[in-house]
Amino acid sequence: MTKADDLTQALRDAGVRITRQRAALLTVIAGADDHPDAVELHRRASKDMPSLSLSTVYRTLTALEDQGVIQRHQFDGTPSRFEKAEDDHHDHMIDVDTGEVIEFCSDRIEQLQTELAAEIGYEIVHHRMELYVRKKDG
Amino acid sequence: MTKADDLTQALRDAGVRITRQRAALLTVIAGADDHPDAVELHRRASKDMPSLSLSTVYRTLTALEDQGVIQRHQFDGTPSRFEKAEDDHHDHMIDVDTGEVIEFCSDRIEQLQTELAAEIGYEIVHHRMELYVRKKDG
DNA sequence: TATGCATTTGCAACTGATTTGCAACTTGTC
DNA sequence: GACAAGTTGCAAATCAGTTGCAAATGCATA
Repeated sequence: MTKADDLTQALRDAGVRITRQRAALLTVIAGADDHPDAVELHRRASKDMPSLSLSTVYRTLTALEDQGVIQRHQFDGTPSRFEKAEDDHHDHMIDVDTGEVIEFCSDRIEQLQTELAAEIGYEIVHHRMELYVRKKDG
Repeated sequence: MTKADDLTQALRDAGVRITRQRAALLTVIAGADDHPDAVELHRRASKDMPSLSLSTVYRTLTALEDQGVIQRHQFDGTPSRFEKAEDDHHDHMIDVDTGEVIEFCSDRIEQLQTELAAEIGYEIVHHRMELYVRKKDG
């Protein structure tokens, strides 16, 4: 029983039917190591499923996000981009010149965030930290 | 010579004409201590300038943002919201229950961010940190 | 393996936020 | 005050994403 099978079963248990279009999307997302948007995912999945419609992609992405299987990121003024939800949390740097996305994580920052919120009586539901960066020198 | 006059002159010097509609918007933005969106700004400014069109509001907001006079924030899945660019940088907590926006700042976090970027050869152009929070207890 | 029905799909039309083309109108300058 | 260039209002377009609906399909059950 593969990891993909586990995931499929988990989704089924959650009442999500595994249709051919969803399976195709899951495969594409599992195989992506970048942060594609809905149109790009549609383009990639269409190779296996030419009849796949963009609205199904949007609906599926929302469903998978609701299930916690993928994460949605809304970077500055661009369409939402997606990645599979890994067990490890991380934030993003976006190279403003190339659009490249670099993942990073800082426990120290997370801790400070939690403290700052706690000081004024709040707890963090989720957060978002994006560093828009540029290569030094050249 | 008031602060508003200074600003007006600075904009004129930058080649931005101060039209009645822009002056009206500047007044509204200067007087706002919340984070209104374009439609709300239009609503407020319309009281002084009933003929003001929403497209002019959008165009003006973009121009003012380009001049660094205001800042645009794109919180999760809601229309862009604006505030005057103060000299002090700050980030935002968004109460997920009420939509209320709380400003905060942490020099320690900023420093860590800069270090993290520097470690991999980048410098930060700008950043964005949003904590989506909920009041503790009740 | 066949059956039933709730779920999901594709399509096309719609939405909400924002942008744009264009002719008419201002602004700041001379 | 006149003129060129920048701005406006309007309506139409765009862009990302959503939705209504009839037809198709997954999957629990027989």
